[in-house]
Amino acid sequence: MRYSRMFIPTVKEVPADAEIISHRLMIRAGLMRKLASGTYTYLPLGWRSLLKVISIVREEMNKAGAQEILMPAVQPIELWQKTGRSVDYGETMARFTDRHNRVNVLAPTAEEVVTSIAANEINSYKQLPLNIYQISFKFRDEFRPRFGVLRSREFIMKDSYSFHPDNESLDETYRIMYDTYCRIFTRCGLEYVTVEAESGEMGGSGSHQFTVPCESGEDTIIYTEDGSYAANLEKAAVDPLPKEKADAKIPPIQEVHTPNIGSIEAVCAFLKTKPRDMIKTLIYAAGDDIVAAVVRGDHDLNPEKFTQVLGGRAAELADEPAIEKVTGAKVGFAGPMGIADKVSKIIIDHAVAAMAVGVTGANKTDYHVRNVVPGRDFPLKGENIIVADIRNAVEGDTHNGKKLLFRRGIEVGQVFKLGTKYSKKLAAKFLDENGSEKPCVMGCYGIGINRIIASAIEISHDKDGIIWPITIAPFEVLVTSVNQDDKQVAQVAENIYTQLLDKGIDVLLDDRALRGGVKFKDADLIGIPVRVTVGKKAVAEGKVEIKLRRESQSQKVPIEQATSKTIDLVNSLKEQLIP
RNA sequence: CGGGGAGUAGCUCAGCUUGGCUAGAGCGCUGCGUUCGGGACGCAGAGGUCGCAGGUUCAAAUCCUGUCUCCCCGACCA
Repeated sequence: MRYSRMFIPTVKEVPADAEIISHRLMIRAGLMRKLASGTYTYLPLGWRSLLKVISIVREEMNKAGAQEILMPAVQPIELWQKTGRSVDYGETMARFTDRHNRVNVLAPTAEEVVTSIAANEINSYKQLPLNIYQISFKFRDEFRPRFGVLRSREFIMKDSYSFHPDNESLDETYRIMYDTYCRIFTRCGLEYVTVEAESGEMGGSGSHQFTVPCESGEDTIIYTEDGSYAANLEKAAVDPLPKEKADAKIPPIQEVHTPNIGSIEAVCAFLKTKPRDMIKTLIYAAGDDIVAAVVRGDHDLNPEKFTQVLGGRAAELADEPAIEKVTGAKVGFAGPMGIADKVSKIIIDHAVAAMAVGVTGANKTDYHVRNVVPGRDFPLKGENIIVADIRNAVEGDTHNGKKLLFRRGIEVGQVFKLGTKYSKKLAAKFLDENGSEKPCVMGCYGIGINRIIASAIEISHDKDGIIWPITIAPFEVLVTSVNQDDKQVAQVAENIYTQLLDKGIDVLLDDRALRGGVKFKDADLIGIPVRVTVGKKAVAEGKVEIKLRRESQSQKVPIEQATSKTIDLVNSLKEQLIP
């Protein structure tokens, strides 16, 4: 391609609504433009990169024995009602009613459709295992799209689904997919980590997340220094804290008047205490059951862990009337004392059980209680009382005695063992060797294609622009003609360009009649990994310069060797990214 | 959904508090000239229903009401 004819609208000034580096650079380098909140148009450079990622993903998936299909983006809501996810997904799933008054959804993912295909077409164990995937647009009506393409409403996802006769077969494919993902991210030039993850809304029994560590990531990954444990925040299990020793004999509980002071901060300020000495009681509704969660004031409840303890039932914060019914007080004054017979379960976090003494709500409007001793003033044991790990890990926590470290990251992929959640609900069954009917065991595996681009930029850029890994760069080589008005320079650049094209190199020729400085700035901004600079002075000596975007030094080579040297460099850059 | 901020030229923004001449700057764009290896300079130009709808007023970018959109923090969420 010739730069002079190519649509690459670079901009000097940073767009006002772009906050993180990848978003800024994607706008500035002319990769994309925003249409509305969370939706972007990919321009030629951005689309080229996406296509390169897609072709790597496709190659590796096919190599792993998966088969590509394409499912509809518009799906009938009935399918989603069968699995219950029309409710679970909630507002995040975009819906519309068509002219026949049918309700449709814009696919946020495709378990339902793929499982219904399996239900219709798979009858025998002889057809299993089967691993199918698609690369297509997904829609999620996010509460708050942000960070450019990292959380957008519309994005490209590679989603695959595998069907198995039993868990052993699932485990095998799961491992193959895991390895395949490693190969894909390595080939894309990403430095990533894998962590244990919670399967969340997807259901199922096991999951790993592939995360690219970087500051602007939305996810938190937690690991031990020796690498023996790594998980995301939703999953990371923490050791119970050692039981605190009381300094002296603790006096009996004391009620204090705290008028209109309900929040943790307000109570702390009023009673001159710290959140870590508070006991927070949250009233949740799990279906018709009301359950209480008790965590330390400075801790956050982890909904995933909480759900696990509840046996997989999703719980939501109870509404005000329900809370008032349990506590007999206005919202803000709940405490763990004397509510055991008013809720179906009380789940107490380990850290609360380890407290020597604390402050908590009195279950009486405008009152709190001090000198509350867990075990003395409210029970830690009982038929409906469970002490468990239900909070988010924080700095200082350990896992198996080892200190936990925290890091932000971008989730670029996740693999799940789904089990039979979907196959049972959608009747995806087969006959085994003995002629008995069984539900397929399923796995599913997702990659956020756009996030690969964004995270590559997040971890590889400098003050001047993007530094692409060669495998996903929009072009492999940029030939810059510094003096396009000089016939000889233009001709040398043109020759190198055509020779590289003939050798199958993805090359862009900057043949614009602009000053050198402008061209160099654009070159750095769009970040093509190899640059061949053709300028008047060097050409007079029979030479051109070759420079890697990621290095500051260039080398001069004789014009006749330019093409072969460039190809060598391209090949060596590519070799560095072979898994 | 709660809190905060912003909508004025293609982009980044000033002007608004205290209403008043033809609504400004830089960048970008067009033409001419000089320049030409790290976002050049000069001259000349094009480009705006000041987000939208009402209202107040002799007069509204500016004040009032409503509304839409966008961004940030939080809650929530692969």
